[in-house]
Amino acid sequence: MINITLKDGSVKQYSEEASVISIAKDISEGLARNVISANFNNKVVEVNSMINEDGKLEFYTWDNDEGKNAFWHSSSHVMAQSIKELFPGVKLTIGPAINSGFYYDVDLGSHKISESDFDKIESRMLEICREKHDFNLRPVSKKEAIKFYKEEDNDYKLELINDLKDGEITFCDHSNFTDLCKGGHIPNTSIIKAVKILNISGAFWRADQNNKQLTRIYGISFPKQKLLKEYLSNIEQAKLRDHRKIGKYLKLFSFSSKVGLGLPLWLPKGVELRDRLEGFLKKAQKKAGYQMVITPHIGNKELYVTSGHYEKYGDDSFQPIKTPKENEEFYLKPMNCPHHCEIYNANKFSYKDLPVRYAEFGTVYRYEQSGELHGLTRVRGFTQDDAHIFCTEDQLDSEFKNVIDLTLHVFKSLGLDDYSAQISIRDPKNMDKYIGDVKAWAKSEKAIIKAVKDKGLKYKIEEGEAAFYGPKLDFMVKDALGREWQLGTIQVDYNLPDRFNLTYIDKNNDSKRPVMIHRAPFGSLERFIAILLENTAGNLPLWLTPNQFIILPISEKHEKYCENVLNLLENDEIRGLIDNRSETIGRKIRDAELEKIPFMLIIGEQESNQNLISLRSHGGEDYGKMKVEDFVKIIKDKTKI
RNA sequence: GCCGAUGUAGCUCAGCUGGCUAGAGCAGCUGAUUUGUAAUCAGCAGGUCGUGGGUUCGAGUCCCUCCAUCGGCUCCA
Repeated sequence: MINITLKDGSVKQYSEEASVISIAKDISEGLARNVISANFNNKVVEVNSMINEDGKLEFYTWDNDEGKNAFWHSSSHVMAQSIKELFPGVKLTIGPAINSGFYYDVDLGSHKISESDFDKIESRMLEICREKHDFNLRPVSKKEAIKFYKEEDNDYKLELINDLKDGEITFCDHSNFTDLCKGGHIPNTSIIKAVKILNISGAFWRADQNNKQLTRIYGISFPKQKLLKEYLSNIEQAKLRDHRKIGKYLKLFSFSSKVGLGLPLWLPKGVELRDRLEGFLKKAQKKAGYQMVITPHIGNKELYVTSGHYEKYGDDSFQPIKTPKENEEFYLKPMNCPHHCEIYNANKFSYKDLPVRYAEFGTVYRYEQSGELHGLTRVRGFTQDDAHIFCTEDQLDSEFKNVIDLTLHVFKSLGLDDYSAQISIRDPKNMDKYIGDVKAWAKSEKAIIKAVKDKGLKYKIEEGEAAFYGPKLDFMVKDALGREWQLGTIQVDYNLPDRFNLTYIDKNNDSKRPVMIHRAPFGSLERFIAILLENTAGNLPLWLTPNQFIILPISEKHEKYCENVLNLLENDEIRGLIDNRSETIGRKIRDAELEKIPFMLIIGEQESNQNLISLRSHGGEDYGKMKVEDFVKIIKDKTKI
């Protein structure tokens, strides 16, 4: 007798082995139609898999991430098959499902592929799908696997097989196509009803730029044509929220190739926005015991040799600034930490003075590779809301937690709820990428993980994402197209204090090393503003937006009264302007809507006679007539942060 | 830096297979209009068709170079 426990806790009993699909059928026909993959005892199984022991079974449908994963993974097999047919001799490498869709990396050999080939690939894929081929996973011995790919002359697959253990290798067949694959498929190709090849790009074999560059072909597929249409239109919608578009339209910032790539020019409205963000954080930091410092935009080469940045990034930085003095070299400041270390070193500290917290809105310059530049999210000159905390080891935990609180306060105040916490640690296989001793690293990593756990944050750990001097906690937020960007960051560092010979005097009059926390809740103002614009579609929080209201006189007869209203509001430090153009009220409303101004004060005959305003919010909500004071109250109420 | 795509007015775009002085809408300027909840009307101005080269009787259109932008890869102190 086999006992199968379902997700809801109920148990189904079978006297002999049963397939996943037959169990689904026993539950309901609907489920059987929709199930595309399953999980048995924490292992992904397929719909056709046979179950012959007790365990927990969970069904996956299109509505689960796991179901989509199986769907897209299977689709990538189908895409690989059609590419192989259309471009004979291509070598397949890997083809996983991703967040939305899937890709396959192929070595095209002498073939060329471009967007004009997409139609062919899609048509052939759909043909294969309609032919309703089953996906069959089968175990193969390592010897067999190697023989198969030797015949195919595919070194990539051979390399992959080489890393696998004999006995754990499986192939997946469908139609006349076979691929090395660890499983997790849909039952057959026919449930794929819509496919779209999205784009192609170069991708390095095994993500190493010293390796051969392969061609990566991205696609997406759906069980219904309608879902594909929705997906494509969602992407079009998301593109409208691109911060580069919004920033241009709202006149916040621009770029000029004459000034230089990746060097943003901040326009007056953008500066207002930055100032307000800075002011907000300065206030919060003051409360949290930070002191502001200012350091120059350049630093002597020695400074970065000491910090280790020179060795790590020297060649890839903006190249040194020479002086009339021979052998004297300065670098544009690529980070603030070494400067802050030297500020620390300007004093002699007692344990009673710690923690010391130095904050600076420090503009830094990094020579990012041209292909990496991206609007305001990846630039060559940007301003970090940087601070460095120097504390004793005993203070590390509470200081770190305070920084987490500050960062979460910033995110919350700006309405960024959809973030994920990522703990970035060393890559154990690549230890020569990092400076400092192993013990200090272990301590830092432990300190971060403990603080994050104590705080109850949901987190994931990413190996190899640490900075070269220490591990970090990063707060990741998605842009309009779902790409993740690091905003806030908190780092623990035992190394720079060592390199800069930072000390404090402890209780016993001994000289001790402080620990250093690097932190930036925004990350950089540039990137933060970019993500904020994409997340809000340009409708910034009321307290932050350049103009909170606009007064729209119906005719110029009311200009005088409008000015009175404007004065009253300015006295209350509410920001806005009057639209005096000789346009219709409809036009003025439309333009105010497009400029995303939160409130419109419409003033005509009735309002000026009764000493009132008519209030309309962005998006069209009508608040009716009211006194100016009442509007002030509304604004004050809504701008509490 | 690498792979692929794109580049026409401030913005969004049209310009078919190469053929007369390169078009439209919006924005801008000028004038008229003084308006009641998402575009008042008219006129004017605006472009070395990303750059440099080539093919051709003739290039916005075809080819090459470079530059920039977009989507990825790699990188991200």
